[in-house]
Amino acid sequence: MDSKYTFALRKIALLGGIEDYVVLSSRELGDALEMSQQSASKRILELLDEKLIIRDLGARKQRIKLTPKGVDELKQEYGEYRRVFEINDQITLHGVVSEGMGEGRYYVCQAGYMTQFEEKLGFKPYEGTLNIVIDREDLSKLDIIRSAPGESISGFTQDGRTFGQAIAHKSKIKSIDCAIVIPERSHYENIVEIVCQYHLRRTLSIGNGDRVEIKVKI
Amino acid sequence: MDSKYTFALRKIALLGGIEDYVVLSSRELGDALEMSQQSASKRILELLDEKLIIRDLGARKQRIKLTPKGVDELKQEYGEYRRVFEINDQITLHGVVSEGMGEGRYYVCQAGYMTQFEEKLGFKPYEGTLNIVIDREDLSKLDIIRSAPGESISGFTQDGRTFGQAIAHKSKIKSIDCAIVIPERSHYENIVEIVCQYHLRRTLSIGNGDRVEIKVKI
DNA sequence: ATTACTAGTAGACGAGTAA
DNA sequence: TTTACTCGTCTACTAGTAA
Repeated sequence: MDSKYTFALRKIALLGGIEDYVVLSSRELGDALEMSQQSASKRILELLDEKLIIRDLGARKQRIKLTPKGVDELKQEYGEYRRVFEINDQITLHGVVSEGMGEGRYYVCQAGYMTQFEEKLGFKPYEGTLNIVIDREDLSKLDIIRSAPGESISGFTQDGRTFGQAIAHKSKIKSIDCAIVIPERSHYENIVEIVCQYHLRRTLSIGNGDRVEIKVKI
Repeated sequence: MDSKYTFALRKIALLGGIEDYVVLSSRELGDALEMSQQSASKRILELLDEKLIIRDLGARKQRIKLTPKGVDELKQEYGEYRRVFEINDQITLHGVVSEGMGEGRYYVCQAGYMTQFEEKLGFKPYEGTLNIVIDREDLSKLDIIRSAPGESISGFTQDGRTFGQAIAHKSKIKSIDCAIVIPERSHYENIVEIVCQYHLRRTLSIGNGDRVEIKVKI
């Protein structure tokens, strides 16, 4: 993403363009970005072209609002800043153990994923996942984790079915090595799936509704 | 500040360039910024020219570190992101009342400041300030406040002495309207000066060592 | 007032290359 | 290998101006 795009997006966001449309003429944007009205107008057209903003072009003044894609772009940059200024290389997530729907188990058990987990995480996962519903106030931490590199797990196709790319982040739960797995294209899921060498419910004697703490390495 | 500079600065910061020198060739930076080695080399020279980074140019590989000015630049951007994603238009500072050194009183009492306070804050300040030592864990909130616009108080010269520019941020302390005043060029001061219509020590019955909470409007 | 086109120009970029 | 110069190209900008 070009830095000049995010620079303009940020100015629009500061004026409230995330929540709702903001009245913003090309001259005003030009002043904020220290460029001419003409260039600001062009920049707006580019942002529209990239689908980072949407516009309501009235007769007198245009109103601009960020698209979800535009907000995501800024969130990613925000995550980078948080990693620069806040992170001590570990983020602690809090949540509650929940019943999985068997989906996690199905995915993790695919040989195409298993071999990659073993190679990149250093352990062979137990054939199943632990589902944690992350506390509301820790959801923004997920954004930071998402913006961290982690261990990339490639997607593949098997029996005509596509298994998408995912990122595994090495973690610890009560001192036990594990990893949280986040599908590449997931959007604002408040559940994380944990893979671990052991059967965590048995090993830690935890069950649905129990509170747990996951320390994620950044 | 040009967005292309901060973009490069952020990449260097992510590699650890705030804490210490990082080994970073122009080719590596070019890859990170999606530009050629030549352009990245030029960008580094520009950053040096702007005194945003310093460099240790060894025979084999250069080592780069952000200057305090470079770090400030990023902090300001970080503050903008926090304002976009975190702020509900009020920041609460916690701290302890401390004995001022009479400086605050001297400054505030200058007619050049007084008239501006009255005009921009909507009250005529009591002739003195309340000094609060801000808690360690709230210092990063000061950075956000510094990055907020606030009410600009112009500097002036009187009797051959220069009184610098400052920013006043409207606040409340125990429901009483007041403002914190931050000198424009102050650097990481953990003390804020509060101006108020009333004598706060008397009105609130507070004295040195008492804990207080200041709600700063953003 | 607006937005945004065209045209001319300054500056950013990468290829080639020296040290 | 490095860094960073010169130089040609092309993009990105602003001024002028139309709608």
